[in-house]
Amino acid sequence: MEQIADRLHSAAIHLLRRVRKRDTATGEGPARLSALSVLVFGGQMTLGQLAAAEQVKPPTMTRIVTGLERGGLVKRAADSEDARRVQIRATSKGVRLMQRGRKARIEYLAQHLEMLTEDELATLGQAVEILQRVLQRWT
Amino acid sequence: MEQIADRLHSAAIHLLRRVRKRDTATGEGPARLSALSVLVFGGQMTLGQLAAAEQVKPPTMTRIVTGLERGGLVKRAADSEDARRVQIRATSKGVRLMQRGRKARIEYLAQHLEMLTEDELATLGQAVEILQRVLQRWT
DNA sequence: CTAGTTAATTAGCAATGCTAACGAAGTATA
DNA sequence: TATACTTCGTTAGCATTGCTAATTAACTAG
Repeated sequence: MEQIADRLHSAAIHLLRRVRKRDTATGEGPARLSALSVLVFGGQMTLGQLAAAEQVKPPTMTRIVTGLERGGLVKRAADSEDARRVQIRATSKGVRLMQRGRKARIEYLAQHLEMLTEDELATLGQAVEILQRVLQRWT
Repeated sequence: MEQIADRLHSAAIHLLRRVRKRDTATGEGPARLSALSVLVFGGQMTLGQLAAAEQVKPPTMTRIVTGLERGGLVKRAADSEDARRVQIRATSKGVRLMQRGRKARIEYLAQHLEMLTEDELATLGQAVEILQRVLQRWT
């Protein structure tokens, strides 16, 4: 169990380090791409909600959103019910960039999974589903 | 294949985000802990080798090593064969901190893997090994 | 109406990634 | 041997991304 936990951690670190390089080809950093992804799939939300979804503090999200807005990828809009809140939504340009980046990332990853046999790929697929369940229940 | 790649990426991101908080309890950042881990398990090596192992450019590794050295966790030493090289090795303090942090992280992770059945855990273990092979051959 | 709470921002620190430019050391070649 | 090239690590300087503390604006309770 401990060995699996340790290796899992190490593998996750190194996998992401490699993928990150492909991601930066979009011209945006990982935090911005991840936040943008949440907005595209989750729809419009307040800055605070976005910060919570990304497990990040509000000041950090303020800066991420500012960067995305400067690139024309998201828009800030006033909340009609509570003037303290700021609604954030992805622009169509943001949606397009996100989908493009996602496609490139997936292709890159998939390309390196091609060395695997059918059985190995199936095992990996099952493991990912198991992991998703673990993460879902994780507080 | 693409779906597995996509989910694998997402799972890796969310797994690390959760573990990161436990890790920072050691007082060192993730890049330093990861480099230290390589040194503890791989033994003494040059700065360039360490940078390559961590998939990072030499200037970045210079700064990581400087930070670790300031904390007394690693030592720089001259290379007897090539004076351009700098050998880096973990100090006993570094080894201790790394093992302590590792223990905490693994326990934290393992605690969340306890919800799995024996079969699921075995699948996860196989998948991690498969992933390690993929990463090893990844250019 | 005043006091407290909440949402977002600003300011400022630290860690991590990069490229460009440099010096020191090793290697190869005329 | 002397000159030119290459390699290794560092320095300098930039951008991103995490944090806490303090501020401003707006809402809420008493």
